[in-house]
Amino acid sequence: MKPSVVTIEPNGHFCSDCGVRGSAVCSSLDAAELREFEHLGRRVHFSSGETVFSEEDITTSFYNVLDGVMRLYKLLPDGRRQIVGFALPGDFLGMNLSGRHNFSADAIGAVTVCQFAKAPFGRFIEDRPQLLRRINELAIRELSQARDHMVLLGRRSADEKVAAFLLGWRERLLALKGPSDTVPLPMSRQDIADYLGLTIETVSRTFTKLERHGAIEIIHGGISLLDPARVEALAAA
Amino acid sequence: MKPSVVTIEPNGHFCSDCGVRGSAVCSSLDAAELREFEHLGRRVHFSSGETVFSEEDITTSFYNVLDGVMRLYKLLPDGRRQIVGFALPGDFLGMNLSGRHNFSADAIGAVTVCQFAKAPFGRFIEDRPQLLRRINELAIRELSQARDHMVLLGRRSADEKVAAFLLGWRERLLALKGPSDTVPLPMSRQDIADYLGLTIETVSRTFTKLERHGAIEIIHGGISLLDPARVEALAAA
DNA sequence: GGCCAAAATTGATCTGGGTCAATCGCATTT
DNA sequence: AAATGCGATTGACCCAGATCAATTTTGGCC
Repeated sequence: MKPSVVTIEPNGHFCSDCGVRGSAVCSSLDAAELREFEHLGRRVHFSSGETVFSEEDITTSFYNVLDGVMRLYKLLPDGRRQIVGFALPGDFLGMNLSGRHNFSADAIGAVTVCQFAKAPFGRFIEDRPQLLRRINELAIRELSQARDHMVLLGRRSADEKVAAFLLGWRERLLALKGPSDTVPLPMSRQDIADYLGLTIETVSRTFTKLERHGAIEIIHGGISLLDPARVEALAAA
Repeated sequence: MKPSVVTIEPNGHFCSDCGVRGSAVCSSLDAAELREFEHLGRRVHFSSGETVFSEEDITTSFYNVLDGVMRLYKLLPDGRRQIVGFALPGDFLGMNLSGRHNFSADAIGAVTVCQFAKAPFGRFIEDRPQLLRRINELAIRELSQARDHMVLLGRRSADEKVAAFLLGWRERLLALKGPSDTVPLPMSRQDIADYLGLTIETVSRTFTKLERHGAIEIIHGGISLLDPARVEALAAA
């Protein structure tokens, strides 16, 4: 998907009533700082499938996800793809040492981000260690998730991968949408396969198997967890 | 391997002539800060196979690797192991949000670390944003490595995994020991297998295959890269 | 040097998940 | 409502890498 026209809201928003105020990178700022911060970011909308940034791009901006879901992925030269994560509201993207994004990110469905130009954002952090500390926390949390995912990719069976994915995804949505056994899956089967190191066919077959066993029900745009305990047992935590 | 008696040097060292002074977390400190910092850490030695900390342990210390190699790993309840990384001199271990180490670490061969009690170290960081920034850099670098490793685990063949491992390991040693086509491999075949998401047999066979093709020579305690270009081609970067 | 245990290699066989190939089920478009 | 087209499902078959099973090599240690 090539980037197309995006909608930019010139400045009709306030950080103070932003949906991710409490959980995002900006949760470390007080009211006074927030008013200054407000001028650094601009809301940008992306529609389904649009690429927000690419692996080889030079980093000119950081992004704070406000709404929607993004897939973060790396490609091998021959086209094989590994999705390294899904970004949700509150996630902060763009930190790197090389000066280039080291993965690509595109929108799954409509996405709104808060975009910060790199230089001014860097200057703003400079004398605000609280913000740096918050960014560090987010990085450490991601690192922990990354290590968990390595275990999944390297050492789990297809059944375990799929079961762990469903539970993990539900867990992430819990913080955003509250508890529910109905788990929306906005990403495609191909996305799930590329996240789990499987093929689309294996994901599909595993879903069907879980449904036949009464553990889940496949519904439009997601699944329903009929027997969470059984799925947890399969995930073999 | 169970922890046994470790040797602690009461205080016969100086940060200023520490081997990792330039690359580790302490590279962000000036000479004055360094003298204060010196009192926070103590050198601790571990012998081959000893566990430095375990996954479920409550974090009471941070560690700066000074010498030697460590394996960092997570275990599944049934004993399957995934090595999430190897730590080398200059690496900083122990950061987490949960208050517990989320992986285990043990010594491969003799290891020396600089150990910091969590609370005093935290206090020392408090008013030194440079140090925090350095820690953040290290975390971001690790995150990038973690994502690369996810691609390897999820989307590469056994041959590609082994070839990429040999090149990646050589690359890491380059910064420490200078360039060389002789690559020491202090870790066991089992460690390599658990790092690459393979079995020990597959690692062994792949080494043998690479040797038969004249790409490498298996030597005592490591390999020699006879044909780096060919290995790079196999790694399919 | 000789003995023992652990690590590594090699071979034979098996299988989980990949590959290839239809088919199905929708949502759009005409 | 027929045509289109894409994502998802299902089936048949295959193969890379796992498993099982011997050796062989290496490294202490008396």
